[in-house]
Amino acid sequence: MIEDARVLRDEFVPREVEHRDSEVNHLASVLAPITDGKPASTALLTGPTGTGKTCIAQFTVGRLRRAHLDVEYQYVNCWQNYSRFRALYSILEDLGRTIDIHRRSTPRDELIERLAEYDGPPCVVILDEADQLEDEGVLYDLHALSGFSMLLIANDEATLLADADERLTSRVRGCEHVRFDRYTVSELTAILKARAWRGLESGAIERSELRAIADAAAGDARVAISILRSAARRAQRENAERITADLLEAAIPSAQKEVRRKALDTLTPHQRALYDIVADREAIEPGTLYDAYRERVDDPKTNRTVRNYLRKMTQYDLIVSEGTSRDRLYRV
DNA sequence: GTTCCACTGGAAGACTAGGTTT
DNA sequence: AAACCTAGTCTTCCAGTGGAAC
Repeated sequence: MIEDARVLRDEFVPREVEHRDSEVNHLASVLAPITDGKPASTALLTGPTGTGKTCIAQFTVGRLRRAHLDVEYQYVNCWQNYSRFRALYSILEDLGRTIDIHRRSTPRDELIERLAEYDGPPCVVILDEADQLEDEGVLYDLHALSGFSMLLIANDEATLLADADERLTSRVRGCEHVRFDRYTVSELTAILKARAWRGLESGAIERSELRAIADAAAGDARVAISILRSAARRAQRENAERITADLLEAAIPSAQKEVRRKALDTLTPHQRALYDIVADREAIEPGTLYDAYRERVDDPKTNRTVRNYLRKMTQYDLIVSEGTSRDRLYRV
């Protein structure tokens, strides 16, 4: 059934992309100065999840690197590296400049100094989920360094600039902006077809089934691929020769569960306890939630910390909060 | 309309873990 | 071994919000 599992992974970057020619060309033109050794201007890529932002960024940089030897590139996921220190450290780490730098006891200034000393080929830094940065200072830091060009990826411009100051706002407004829209069903079908063709045995899935997946994914390529992956895995397990409509029916909810389970795994025991309490009811008000939390765990954290947890969990889309002050409610 | 108060989230500082220097 | 760093987490303190009760 599965011939090349890599193709079905989330992080896979295909050799050819479907239906994103104008975005690729736009981005490539922004990066073009790099090939002459000049710094490229910052590019901002925005759009909903699963519209190919990360994929297109990596694809375009990858293509540039195939054509030109002297281009470096770094990928930083700001979701995991949300502090200024961690983001900078992550870049240095991949450049191999951290040999004598340690995660603790080295001040941030030294990281910047070290980056300033970088004298290799021009480097494109992809800051994925840039709106998750707690301190946008990284953007200044990198901007000030001549050897580095930035590709910022965010869901929308507004959240990225939510608490940015004047200087940053005008700077981001001035940079090249590439917008991504949701895929249509036929575009998604084409993407899935390309993946299935390379990843699965031929004849493993029919066009009508691919279309059904595309339909269920609602324009989100990540969801679509994860459904295909989940279906292929099931088919493999059951020794089926083809992915049938029945298999798909089971794969769609299980792909959604997988996403949720992965997010839950990253929670600390305290956060998990909070989630379980919220999940137990229809909706819960903050006061009762905190009381229940104190009942449930040993050594409970303070109310303020719990509020930080809840905020983080809403960002993860694990829970939603409704209302602003007296009328606040939490639910899953 | 005014007052009350449960709730939010920013700011500053204490505390902790893990590292270096003396 | 002790003194001293730093980043990250958690707590303390507090001003601001906006429904609810009066």
